[in-house]
Amino acid sequence: MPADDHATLAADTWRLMFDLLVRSRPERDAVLARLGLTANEYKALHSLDDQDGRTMKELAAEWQCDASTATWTVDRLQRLDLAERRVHPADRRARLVVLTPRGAAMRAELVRAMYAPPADLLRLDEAQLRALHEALTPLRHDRRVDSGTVTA
Amino acid sequence: MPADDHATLAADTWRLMFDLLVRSRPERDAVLARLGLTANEYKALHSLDDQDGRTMKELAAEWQCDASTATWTVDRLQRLDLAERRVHPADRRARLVVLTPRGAAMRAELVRAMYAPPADLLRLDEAQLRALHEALTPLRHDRRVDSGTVTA
DNA sequence: TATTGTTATACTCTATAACTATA
DNA sequence: TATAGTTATAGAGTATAACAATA
Repeated sequence: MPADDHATLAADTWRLMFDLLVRSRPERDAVLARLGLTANEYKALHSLDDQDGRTMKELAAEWQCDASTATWTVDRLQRLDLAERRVHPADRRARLVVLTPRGAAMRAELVRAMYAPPADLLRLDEAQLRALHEALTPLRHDRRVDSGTVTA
Repeated sequence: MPADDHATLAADTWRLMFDLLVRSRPERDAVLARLGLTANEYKALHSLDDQDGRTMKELAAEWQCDASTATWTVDRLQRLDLAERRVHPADRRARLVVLTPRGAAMRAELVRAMYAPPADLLRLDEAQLRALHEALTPLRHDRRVDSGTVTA
């Protein structure tokens, strides 16, 4: 295939990656359906932990939603017994939202399943996979640019 | 980095691709914001053309929504002067939804911009890009598996 | 009678504004 | 007075069910 200049080559390269992602989306949708969660509940669980907790203000910023929407979302997680509110030890106005044991287990399973490689990728043989892994390495990004965004 | 077996290597490879996609999502969000469209309007425009048109039934199936929701969506595209309904020549119950000239132009610009390679990818040099392109080639998929899904 | 599409209606998710309780 | 969070309320987007037109 002719891909003469840098821009054209980048466009076709991206198209291959993007198509794989789009094609594999039904696999991720199936994970959410199996666990009975919405994409937003996934995003919400993703930014919680069972240790320190996050304030409502932090969560609203991370989810890029209004404070009242964060209240609504946490209410729902709480009703599902996935998260709970605790009083902030240093500021009695604030809340610390933490995962329940059930929420922590759900989050672990979600992250595992949502990050699972799609069927198309698993079909590559060892050599193909190694070549791809190596070619992708320059794109590795250690720092978390926007931890709130967990969907594509 | 140790990536000993096939599954681990696939997992890390996928993580690199997926992270790039997640990281570049703000670029796609910015395209929609600039054009004043929602993600759903993008999806809707994506499955239309200015030639043959699609029936409401086909659109509801492709968008995986209720028929009444498809009605609502097409109403909005119509109010935005992006699409219009025509009577189906062979079945007077049915409608054919086609893009207006404005809609066709908008769709072309949208697809161009939404498929544009992200900044991180463009930063690769010629050799890196060629290696990545080659490594992705086994994943090329010509047929459209699920034309309704256009987001990752 | 069956099918295509719309309308009436309700439910979910989102935001804005007013409010409560702390700081 | 300012800030963290909730509540009251309204709008956007979704679905279900009843309906109209046509096959």
